[in-house]
Amino acid sequence: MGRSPCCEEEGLKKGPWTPEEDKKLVEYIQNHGHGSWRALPKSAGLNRCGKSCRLRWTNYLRPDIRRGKFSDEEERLIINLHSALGNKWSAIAARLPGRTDNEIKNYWNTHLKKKLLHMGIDPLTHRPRTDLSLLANLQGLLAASNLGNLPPGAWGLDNAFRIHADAAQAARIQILQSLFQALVPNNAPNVDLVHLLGAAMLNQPGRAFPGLLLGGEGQVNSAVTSLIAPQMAKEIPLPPSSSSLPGSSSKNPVGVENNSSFSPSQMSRSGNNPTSASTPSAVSPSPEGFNLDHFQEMINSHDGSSSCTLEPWDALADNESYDLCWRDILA
DNA sequence: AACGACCGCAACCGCGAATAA
DNA sequence: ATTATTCGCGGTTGCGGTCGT
Repeated sequence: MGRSPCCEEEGLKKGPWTPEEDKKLVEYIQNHGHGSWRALPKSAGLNRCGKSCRLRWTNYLRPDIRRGKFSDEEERLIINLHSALGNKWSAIAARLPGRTDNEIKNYWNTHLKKKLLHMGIDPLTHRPRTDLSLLANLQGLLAASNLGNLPPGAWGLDNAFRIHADAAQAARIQILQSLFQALVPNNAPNVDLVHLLGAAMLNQPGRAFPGLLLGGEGQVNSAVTSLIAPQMAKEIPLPPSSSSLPGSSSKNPVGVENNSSFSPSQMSRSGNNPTSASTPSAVSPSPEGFNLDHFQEMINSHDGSSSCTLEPWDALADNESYDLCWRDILA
């Protein structure tokens, strides 16, 4: 289709706007409205193309534009909207009064993208980064988590990012879960390895957590999260126990009951599907916690032939109830 | 103080969609 | 139905400011 002629072809001015030009444009639009952008420059006495005028007005001169630093709430909203809409900047801007798509786009590219990357989240997909370097760090992550010695300030994030940091933790759990699922032959569709892993590591009963969607109930065993993010668990008041939350008991995944535990030694691939560990009471607690060597062994022995079944990450990344639930917790 | 690297932001470019003729 | 025109969006660029050496 036809394209508007390039400003250069018509010898029109390009580049930064002067205060005089701004004044002309503002006065004209205040008096006449913008009407046809193409016709505007001539009527307003501007040696610019209509496109340039429109951009200047919508991104800078419009009276309802809100300038200044993005608030935590705005950041949180942008991240959530981006996870749902992708790079639909105009659609995102429509949900942030006074902010322009250009401003949001710039802010995303210069700030938010980097922050998410730093937290191990792929800003494109809002899923955990699964590149080799991240996986290579898993052992270190787990070791640090077991000792509760995450680097100082690692959790000193503002609330908006804390929510996503929680998601990042959940993401790491998801990686673990995926790895285990990949390692287990004849993978049963509803095996909840997160719960098993959590029980194994903490010997802690399953507890509701607004994060990973398990069994369609939006529940996750926070024991895992508590372990992987001990600092976070200390800082944030615990949600109600799973038994008090709807759907938590009847839908509790296989192998996890109150006071249950699951020894890492059971997590081998020698035909030992964790589903079969349905009598956890018979298993003695694992005082030494999660066995890193064993876990490493399992990763090393994975030949890549089996497939992973991922929990619905999208639902987590842009899940309103997840967000609201955390807002309640943080309030 | 000088220089280069990096960062943030405003503005531009090119494309597709919407609308008008 | 087709073609021309305009608009709006998303990606990219380039410039000025800041920071580090």
